[in-house]
Amino acid sequence: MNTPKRYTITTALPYTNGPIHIGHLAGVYVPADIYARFLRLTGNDVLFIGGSDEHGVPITIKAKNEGVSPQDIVDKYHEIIKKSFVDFGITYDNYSRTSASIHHETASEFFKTLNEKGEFIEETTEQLYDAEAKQFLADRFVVGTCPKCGNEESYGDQCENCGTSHNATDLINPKSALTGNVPILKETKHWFLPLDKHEAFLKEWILEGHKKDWKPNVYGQCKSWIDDGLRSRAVTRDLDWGIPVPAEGGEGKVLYVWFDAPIGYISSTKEWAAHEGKDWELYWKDKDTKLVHFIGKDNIVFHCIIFPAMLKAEGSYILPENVPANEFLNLEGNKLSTSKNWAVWLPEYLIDFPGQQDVLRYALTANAPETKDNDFTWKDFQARNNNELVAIFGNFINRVVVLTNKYYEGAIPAPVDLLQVDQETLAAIKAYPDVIASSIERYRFREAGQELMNLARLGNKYLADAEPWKVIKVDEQRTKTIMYVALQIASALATLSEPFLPFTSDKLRGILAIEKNEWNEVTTKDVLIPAGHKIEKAELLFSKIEDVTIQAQLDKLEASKKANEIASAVVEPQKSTITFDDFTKLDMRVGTIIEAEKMPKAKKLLVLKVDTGIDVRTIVSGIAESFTAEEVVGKRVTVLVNLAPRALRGVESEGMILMTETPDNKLVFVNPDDSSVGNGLQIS
RNA sequence: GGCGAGGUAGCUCAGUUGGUUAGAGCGUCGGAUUCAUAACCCGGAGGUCGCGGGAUCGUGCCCCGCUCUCGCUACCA
Repeated sequence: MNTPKRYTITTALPYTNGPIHIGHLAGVYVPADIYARFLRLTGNDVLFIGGSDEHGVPITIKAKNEGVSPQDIVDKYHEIIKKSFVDFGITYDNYSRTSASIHHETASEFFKTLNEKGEFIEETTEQLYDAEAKQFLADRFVVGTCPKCGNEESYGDQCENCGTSHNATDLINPKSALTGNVPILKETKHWFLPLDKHEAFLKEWILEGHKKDWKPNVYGQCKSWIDDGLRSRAVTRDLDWGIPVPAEGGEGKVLYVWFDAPIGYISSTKEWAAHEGKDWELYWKDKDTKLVHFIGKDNIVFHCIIFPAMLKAEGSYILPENVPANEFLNLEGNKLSTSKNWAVWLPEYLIDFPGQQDVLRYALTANAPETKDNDFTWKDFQARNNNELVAIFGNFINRVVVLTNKYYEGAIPAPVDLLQVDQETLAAIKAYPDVIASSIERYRFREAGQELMNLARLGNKYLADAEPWKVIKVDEQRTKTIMYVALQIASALATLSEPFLPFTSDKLRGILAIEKNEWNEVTTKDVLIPAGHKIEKAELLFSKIEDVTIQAQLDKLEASKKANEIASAVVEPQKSTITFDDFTKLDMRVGTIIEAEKMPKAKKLLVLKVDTGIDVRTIVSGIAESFTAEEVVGKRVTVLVNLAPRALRGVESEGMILMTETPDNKLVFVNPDDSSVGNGLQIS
């Protein structure tokens, strides 16, 4: 594309089952916002779109657990998330939600269009249905007799005993695992999007068309999927929370979340257009519009393969020009985890660091996971603030403003005679907009942020070399020129920092008492802040963050770590009572592992030869991630010997080794520690 | 196991189509300075570019093997 007439920028829709944390911000929202702000400053027509993803099974489960409706859950988190975006200066033109009626209509229409065009494959199959639970049963929710070996406890998709896979409907005497009822056969129709049909197009579009401009991680993922062969994906589900399937036979079915969610970008655009009196189609259907999706790496396949295939199938839409997916951010060496509360939540950050949104934005940009997973540490956060924002940026501004007030009572002095160094410095300022723009346009926000900081460095160096505080004593005229030049740098910073540090940019413009400039005016205008203009008193842009503050955050994390240990140390409640007869059915013996080897082509499985005292038998065990084959040989173990054999990857496993698992996921053998206990002795 | 991405200075990362002494920021050490939030400015030290082969006149960059980290995927009665 040459010069786009307008931009449509989307950000991954956050899932409304919790607040958002620094990982979301670093990976998606801050880079997208920098991009959007930059484009606006360069005079582009930009539409920056987001919204909450409110459908899907996890929300219904959470609702059930909390005894509220799914709508209650999504209402709660939608508001929290939306507020976080506002608080952190993410400048959406519209932030919508997938439970909005406009979205239901849009997604419905989209589905209908594809359906009418024959872009789906409909498949009606008879599936097992639990009349009491009023739902179709997924494979794992059906047990019955294996048609092949007669095992009575086979699952719907696979028999544990003989290892063959089959369909749930093949089972003899099927039972619902939910209610124990005999399920009935009921016809159910589902719609599939045949991705294989779009394979040729995807190959050409991505593998040939975007080899150069897409990030390696994104391109590689796509190539992997395409080379692997694309298959049909179901776009409907037998569920009741979501968008009803608008087609004959669609009763009791909804659109699968990944189908409806990306359409949310379009719905959000429509909502905005209606509100603003604009034409939404220009932003999605005009070939001069540049569409960019900001996402995390977990979303690559949806935004690069599936959604484009949907748009292409529909026929009237443009395709994304780029999908700059980021990798993941870790926190203090560990993965971010909502369930383990290992995160820095945005609402909490603002309580602990009020008014310091820019510090987090900056730290996350400087350490963004652009090419690989990165680690966020509070120490790094402190260093970014104290050594860069305070020491370089804030300090430069403070020096200039303080001196201007001191020497000239806040009035910008007129330059007298521009020496070579002054001219060079003014010329250097003019180069920055292009340099930073070039980084941003290539989605290298980390680099862009560093370039911005270099402009502040230029300012500090200029002052250090020119030494106005010395010159003032001997040459007042020269001092005026120096301060004039320094003030031009400060003004340039006010404009160029806006995408990265919007709150600071505002504050700085307040101090300098100047209006917003356009990005390119830093290059085109010779005077950014004119002589005679009066500025305000000095005010610190950033403040130092002390060690105690950082320690408090580390303590907070340590506390959630402890809380996790306690939570995982909570003993599971006792299971329902069994009879002595039940117990005596279990035949457990002391045994010794005498041989062990790794199961080929499996990551977790070891094939063990165990002396049970009765015999030497083969047991396949999923312990390969905790133990090597070598270290396990000779281990005393407890074996459940009369467990029905089961084939694992083609190897018959005759029994089970008793294990327990520590909170940090390490497996431990349950075994008698008295060496006089011989193999074959019974556990009773 | 399959696939993808990464492994470059103490830390976080750049290194364009292979071409002279591998770069930046932070940290560290030393110097200079005092307008400024003990900040700024200058200089130094610090790297067998994950490991082992190979192709090349020449490779951090190309090919093969191995290894570690992350993700997707299969397998943990």
